[in-house]
Amino acid sequence: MREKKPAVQCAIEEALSVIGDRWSLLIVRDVLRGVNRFDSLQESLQISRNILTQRLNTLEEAGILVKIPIKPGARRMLYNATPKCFALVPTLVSLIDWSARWSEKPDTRWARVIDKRTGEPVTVDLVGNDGEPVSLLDLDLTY
Amino acid sequence: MREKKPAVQCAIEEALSVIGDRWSLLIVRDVLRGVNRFDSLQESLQISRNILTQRLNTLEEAGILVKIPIKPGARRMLYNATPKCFALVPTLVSLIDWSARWSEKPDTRWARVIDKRTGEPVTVDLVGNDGEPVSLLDLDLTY
DNA sequence: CCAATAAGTTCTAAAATGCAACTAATTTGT
DNA sequence: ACAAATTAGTTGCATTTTAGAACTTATTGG
Repeated sequence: MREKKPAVQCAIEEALSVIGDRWSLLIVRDVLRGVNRFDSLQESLQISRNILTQRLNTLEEAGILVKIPIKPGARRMLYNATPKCFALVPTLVSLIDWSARWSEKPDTRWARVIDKRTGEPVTVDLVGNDGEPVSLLDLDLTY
Repeated sequence: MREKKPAVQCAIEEALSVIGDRWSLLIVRDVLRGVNRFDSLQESLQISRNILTQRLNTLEEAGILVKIPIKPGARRMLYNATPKCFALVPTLVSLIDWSARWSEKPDTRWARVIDKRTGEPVTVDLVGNDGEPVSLLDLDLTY
């Protein structure tokens, strides 16, 4: 009997199957900035309550959020970020970079993620496995 | 008369309003790897043709793709990536990183974007304005 | 000049999303 | 302690998006 070879799959599809909808990344953003109650999320995002329920459940099942009672045994809940959630920060920053650079909206200041040590905005860089920056021209996107 | 102060807006929302659906980033991925005809995109993505039409138009209006005839005057079209499209590569790479690190699917090899100079996968790093890596702990996500 | 191809369009059906009102437990204020 | 307000949802229905398949129109290769 032959072992089944692990198929090469698209990690982008995989990611989008979890967070590729209109709300999930915004929920992640809000939870990371400390908006972690059902009602505050609903108000902040202006999302339908039933959809919010769905998305929170999906994100919890995916291990991106954990739901815990405000105090042991209570019914009031907190939605907290897991390490897997924090791991989405580079994605969020890359989107912020992209909008700040390419969006055509005059008279708008885009909110940035800030490096507390310097007070300056953080960005995102492509790097090789030596940690050195890599140019777009050096990429093989064949995929 | 007072000048209207530029409002601080969320760049993540802005980005997601363009590419925050289940298909757009996959279309971007495919175009970047050279899949740039209507039918090949449809076949590659298994997307409904009418939806593909919509998405391609949206992406073109957003300046992410340009549609040009295969030769001058022809009706056969090519969808090509603009610089604004290439600027999404860090986002794609960040999603690939995230899946490769956090997705729980045994026996799958995730396709990576490769650094042609080394043959090794490219990743993405958070960097301060000095170009130095920044830790998640040093970020102000208040936003 | 015929058969195949490419790039859509046009229906209709199904799924996802939005909206408002409702529930049931739990805090809060007095 | 107890009434009023809050919280975290649920439920049912309307609207919007997406999917699927067949159809159209022009091009193109042999």
